Amino acid sequence: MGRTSDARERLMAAAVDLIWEESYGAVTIDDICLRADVRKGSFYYFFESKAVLAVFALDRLWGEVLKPHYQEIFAHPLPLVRITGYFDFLYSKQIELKQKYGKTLGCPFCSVGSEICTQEESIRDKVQSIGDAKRSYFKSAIEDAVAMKHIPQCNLAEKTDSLIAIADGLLTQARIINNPEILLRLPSMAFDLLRVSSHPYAEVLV
Amino acid sequence: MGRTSDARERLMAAAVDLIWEESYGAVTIDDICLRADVRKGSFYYFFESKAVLAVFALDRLWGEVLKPHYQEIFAHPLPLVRITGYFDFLYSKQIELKQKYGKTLGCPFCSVGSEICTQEESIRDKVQSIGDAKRSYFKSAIEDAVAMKHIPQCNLAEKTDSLIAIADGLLTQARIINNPEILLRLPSMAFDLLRVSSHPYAEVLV
DNA sequence: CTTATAGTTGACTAACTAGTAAACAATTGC
DNA sequence: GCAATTGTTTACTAGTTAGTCAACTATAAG
Repeated sequence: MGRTSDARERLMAAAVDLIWEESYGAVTIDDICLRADVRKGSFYYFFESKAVLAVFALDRLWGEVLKPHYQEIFAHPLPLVRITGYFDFLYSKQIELKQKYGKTLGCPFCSVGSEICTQEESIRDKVQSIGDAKRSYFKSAIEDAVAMKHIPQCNLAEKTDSLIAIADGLLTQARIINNPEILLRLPSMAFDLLRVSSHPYAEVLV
Repeated sequence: MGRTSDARERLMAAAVDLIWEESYGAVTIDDICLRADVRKGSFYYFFESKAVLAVFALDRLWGEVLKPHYQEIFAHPLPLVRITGYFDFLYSKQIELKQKYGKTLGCPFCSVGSEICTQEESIRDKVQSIGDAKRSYFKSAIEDAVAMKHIPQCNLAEKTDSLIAIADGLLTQARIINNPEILLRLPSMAFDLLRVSSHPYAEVLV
């Protein structure tokens, strides 16, 4: 009961859009309100600050938008295909973003996380917990790959962090040089790190 | 002739300090002036904007502070020791920063680059050119390692980007989780990527 | 000592930004 | 229809921020 509205969702979507394209610090509450077509009074009706909105918006971006893709990609029976499939997804997503915004935007969690982790603990916590969720997909893929003998025995935690690191590292580079093409190197980098034998697709996959 | 001053240098040092610790967007010109103990009129005597100061400050940080370390580290005759020596340097630098600021600050070029590459072209250009300079050290190390048969033949550009990506990726993660310890994984990640035989130090190094 | 030059200062403006409050409008259950 | 509730709007304040300017000060060369 009471008046209904999707202003809350519009504010979260606008915040993600603007912050991903520019940065957390460059986007003001007025900017977000303008993009969402919501007056500032309504903003403060839903959120007590930009930081609080950002936490909800990042949570929504992960849970509603990105996690479903992860679920699908990491459901593949062949663990190495989960990983290459994820890299394909990253690449095509960045291509799509570049067409839409004219810019390679990289990973919003990395960009925002790196930008404000020393200032807004709540955002840092949210980014870290999303990072942990991502990590678990990789971890079980590597675990399965070892179990199926697609890759040699290894330090699970270390390899998981490595895969996350190359993905985040290349996404950051891609954003800075405004070029998604370097993401195409991810599969061979990952296979080196996992010590996949030279022609994995021919032997193990398909 | 005329009045002398180190206010220009103090402004650049203050800008690097503050922006590295917080972020580009979180730091105002007033903040920088306060830290440098310089009045705003003098700020504008030397720099026409925060973005212009940032370009000079980043250039100074690279040329005066960090490049000399690279020169020394990458002068080692054994190319793989250059790479591990660089990773040692990164780790000890982050430990030092954590002791000084209570925070793992990561790579300033990555953080600032990722934050404002879509907004301030001049800063993006500077960060990219510093990245290119860094890359050249790695490139010749890999080249030499191949020539000396310490590692197998490989795609030079790809491996160079890979090493940069793992370093940047882990530095970003270290900043977000406020923990420099994950940087200790860099050498073994790099050796996987370069396909160094299992006990490189025993065989090739020392 | 003089003077041109290089640098400094503090007070100022205009614009922006976060945040508030009180009146108003829509929706649903009764 | 009429409450009760939920959401919206406008106009407002107070504080911050970038940027300017004219008067002032220190320095070194001649």
